[in-house]
Amino acid sequence: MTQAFQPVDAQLEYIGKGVAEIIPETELREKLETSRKSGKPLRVYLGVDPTAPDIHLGHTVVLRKLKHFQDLGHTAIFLIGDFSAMIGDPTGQSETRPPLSREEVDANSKTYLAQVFKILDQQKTEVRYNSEWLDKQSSYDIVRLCGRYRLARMLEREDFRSRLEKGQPISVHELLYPLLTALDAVNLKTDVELGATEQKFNLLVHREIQREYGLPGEVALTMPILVGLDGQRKMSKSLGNYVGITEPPDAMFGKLMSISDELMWSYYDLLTDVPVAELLALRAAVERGVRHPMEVKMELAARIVADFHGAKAAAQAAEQFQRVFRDRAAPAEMPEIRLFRRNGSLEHAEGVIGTLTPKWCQLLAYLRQSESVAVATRLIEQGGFEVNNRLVDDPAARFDGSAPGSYDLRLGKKKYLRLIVE
RNA sequence: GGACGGGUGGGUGAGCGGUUAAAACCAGCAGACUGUAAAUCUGCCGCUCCUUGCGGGCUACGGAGGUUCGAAUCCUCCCCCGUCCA
Repeated sequence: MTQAFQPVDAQLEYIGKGVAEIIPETELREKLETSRKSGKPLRVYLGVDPTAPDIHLGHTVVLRKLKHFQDLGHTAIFLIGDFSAMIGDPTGQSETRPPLSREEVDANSKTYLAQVFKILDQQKTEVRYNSEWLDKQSSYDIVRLCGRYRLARMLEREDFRSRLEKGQPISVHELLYPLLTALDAVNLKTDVELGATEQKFNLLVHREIQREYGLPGEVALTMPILVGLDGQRKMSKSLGNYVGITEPPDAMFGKLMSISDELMWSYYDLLTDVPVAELLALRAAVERGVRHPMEVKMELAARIVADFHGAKAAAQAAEQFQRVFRDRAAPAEMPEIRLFRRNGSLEHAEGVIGTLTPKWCQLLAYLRQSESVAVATRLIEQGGFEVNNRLVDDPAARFDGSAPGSYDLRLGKKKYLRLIVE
């Protein structure tokens, strides 16, 4: 049953890719050595609060690191902070945020797990919920827990200090967050905990509290924050600079192609398993002009798409991208919308249009292919609208739906669709 | 509880009685250019209707009233947010 672990140096190299900090590094080496000798895998965990219903590539950076440990034969524990999500992690928050309800948390947990297993091997992952033990803590337990940490230490953290200085409120329950989540580490008896760099404070508290409870104290491993598509700020849904992992292959591919050449290296580092040495060689080849940056970026995009949609979908997305953006041709397949003629009017799934010959701008809005008539009019006026490869730039132009037919439409540079009148 | 300051379009934020559908910036969209949905440049950017005209109508500056020929701009009340003092 004991499995053979790779030599420690090899493991460290694999684990070290893309990492921001390992605290303390020597301890990780020792743990790996002990584990290799005894044949006992390390217990490595990642705690995630299910605060939003879906995850994007930014979240996968740490997940991928957890997978690396899993690849090496260690035990990956995916901890869902269903209890702690109801408190709210003060990390990076400039203000107290509203706690989530039990229902929201449960719903989010479900969608999270489905998405997480696109990266982790479900068979080998230990999934836990921190309500398992946190629900059971008595007031007495909590008071004792609080006795093990000092206020001054707590206030050292940047979030709290700056809020305090600016006179912004800090709710007392926020102080409890790192302490309660420390109980996760205590209960799971973990050897390593992963987190983004902004989690460093929490991870260190966990390590200390573990020791207070007579455990060895875990190693904290942090991963850099993934920069968003804009190349400026951290990837986040609210900034709109993200790639969701449930997005369709084409959208994913296109979004990834829009990153700058420079940013692409960081994505290679954090979002793929390409070994460090290979990456350095690739980068050198691009710099010497041996490899074309666009080509290399397309490989990156294909790799990432393949992680979530499979190799075949990735290849198709790449082909589609070439076709539509490089060769400026219509895509091989486009979404179809069917219209039916009835009682001297056109109808479609969304409702009745009212005439057989609507203006294009209105038709597009009615079919919800455009936000509003005004937006569609603008698109047409600006030369972004083609019907069967012919430019239509008269905003008053009408669509003739009086006879059956098929029309290929281009809306701007990204959107294509086929209109079929039956 | 008291004293101030503030709530404007997707965001930040000007305007403080009329040519203000509301500056500027960001985001977004289109076109040009490009190896790319990068960068850059140009234009657009409330909704809607038609006979597409520097056309018509509607909605909009926290909410409700009021003053005025005319209000995002002045007044009253209400709601919300922030700061300071307790």
